[in-house]
Amino acid sequence: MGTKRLGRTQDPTILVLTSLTGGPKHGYSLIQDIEAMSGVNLGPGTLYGVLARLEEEGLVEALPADARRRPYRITAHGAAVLRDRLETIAAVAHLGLKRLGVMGA
Amino acid sequence: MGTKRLGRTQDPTILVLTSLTGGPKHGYSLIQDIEAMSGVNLGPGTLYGVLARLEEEGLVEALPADARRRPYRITAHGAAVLRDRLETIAAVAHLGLKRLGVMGA
DNA sequence: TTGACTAGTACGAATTACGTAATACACTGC
DNA sequence: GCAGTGTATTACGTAATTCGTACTAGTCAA
Repeated sequence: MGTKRLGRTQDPTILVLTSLTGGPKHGYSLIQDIEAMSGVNLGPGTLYGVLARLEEEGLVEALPADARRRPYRITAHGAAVLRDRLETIAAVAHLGLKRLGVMGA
Repeated sequence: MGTKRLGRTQDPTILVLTSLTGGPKHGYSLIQDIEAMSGVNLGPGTLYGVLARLEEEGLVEALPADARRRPYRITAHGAAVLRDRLETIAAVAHLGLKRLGVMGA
C-alpha cells in the first residue's frame, strides 16, 4: 500500500549535492535535510555510498572531522556539474508539468 | 571528452513518462524524443526495460501495435504519479539553482 | 540506567541501468 | 539486385546502485 514506487527514481546523487549547496553538512544531517526538502528518506547505505562516490569524483570534499561527525562540502567542480544537471532537470520538469496542465508551470 | 558521468543520474523512468505526456509514442521514438528534450541517450536495454516495468505498474498502457511498432500511452494514474514527482523535482531544482546563484531561478 | 536521539559502519539482496549484439523490415542509391 | 542506412525491437550479460536492516557508540535527559 502506500506509495507505489516507480522504479528508483529518487536520484540520491542530485539530492545530496543540492542539499550541500545550502552549506557543508555531515551525513546524518544530510539525511534530515533531504527528507525535509524532498520527502525522500535516504537510508544510511544509500547516503554514505553516494558521498563516497561523490568524493572520489571530486564533486564534494571532506572537511576536518571530529570524532562523531564527518562534514562534506560541495566543490566548485561539483557546483558546476550540479548546475548543469539541475538546468536540464528543471527544463524537463517544467515541460512535463505544463503538459500535465499544472498551473504556474 | 565529454561529460564526466556522475553515477546513474539519468532517471530514465521520469524521462519516459514525461516524454509520454506529449502524446503516445513507441520505443524508438521515445529514445529520440528524450534525447532531444534532455540530451540523454537511452540504450534499448534501458528503454524497453523501463517501459515493461511501467506497464506492469499501470503507469503506461500499450496501444494496438502494428508489426513494427509498439506504442505506449501514459495512464491517468501514471499522470498523477508523474505530476507528484515532477513537482518535487522542480522544487528541488529551483532551490538548488537559486542557491547556486543562477538567474531566473 | 533506561530510553531517545545523534552518527556512522557493515553487509547482503534485489533492482536497475546500460551496453552490445542480433534480427528484421523499408527505403535509397548505384 | 544488393549494399548501405535508418527504423524498431528483442535478447542477454554485467556491473553498479539502491535500499533495508542490524549493529556500534556517544550524548543527553529523566
